Amino acid sequence: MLINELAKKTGISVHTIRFYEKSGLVSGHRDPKVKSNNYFHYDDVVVEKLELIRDAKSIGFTISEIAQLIEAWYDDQLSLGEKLKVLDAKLESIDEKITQLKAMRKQLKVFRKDIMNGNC
Amino acid sequence: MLINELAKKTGISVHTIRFYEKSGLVSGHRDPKVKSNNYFHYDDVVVEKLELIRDAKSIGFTISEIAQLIEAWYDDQLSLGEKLKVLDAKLESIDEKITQLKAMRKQLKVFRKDIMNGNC
DNA sequence: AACAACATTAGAGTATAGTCTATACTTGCA
DNA sequence: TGCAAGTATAGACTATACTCTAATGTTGTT
Repeated sequence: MLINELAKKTGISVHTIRFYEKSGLVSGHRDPKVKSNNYFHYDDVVVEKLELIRDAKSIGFTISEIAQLIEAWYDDQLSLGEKLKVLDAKLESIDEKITQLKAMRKQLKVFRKDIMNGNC
Repeated sequence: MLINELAKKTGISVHTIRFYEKSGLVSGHRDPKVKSNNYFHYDDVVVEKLELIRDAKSIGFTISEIAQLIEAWYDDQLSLGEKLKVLDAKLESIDEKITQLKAMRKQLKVFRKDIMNGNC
């Protein structure tokens, strides 16, 4: 598929997809049979990657962290050990984030109780 | 205390504290008795606020979200209903983040299993 | 008095992550 | 064939959140 279809399928704008492509997160390929243009084509793996990018971004991962993750996920050059290392680091940082979020939730709930009692 | 002491106490740089002050998150006060300088003084509430800022930032809240939270927390002008509204919105977004993090953790664990089985 | 350390303000610079514009070429449909 | 819609590239612009520099004045210690 071409970039416009990819954008519609993922809900990510053409501009942003190009930005991700320049950042090395995804890549399209040209069709050597076609000589009249130099349009890029994108396959379903790119759709998957863009969905991963969206999910990972929403939980606060940066572009370069996501790049590592995608490398671990899709790069066959990377050894098993290297993949696990990236993966385990990300899992740990996720657990850390969850812990911090739970602490903040607790704090906000205490505060909520306080203002309910103090101001009513 | 003066800004340098505040910075040391919180681990947040003088520059960043000034940035937060310009952004309206914290504020120092001048001593009307002192005429020779215009140094700002900061009390323990500012320390508390800066700690809240650090915690809230680490879980992905933006400066303007944190500003809302601080307003709800410390501004007596705000009605109970308004405070609760801000607070409940933040609690909801925290729960949403936790849900997303858990989903990503699950996905990464599946992937971890896959590469353990597929590549060994 | 000298001088380092600290304070203030204004404004410049940086990093991240887009977002948009301009230019030029290609494709598909009336 | 005309022309709107799509594509590629380069580069400008924006927002957020700092981070640093310069200029200038104040304080505390020797």
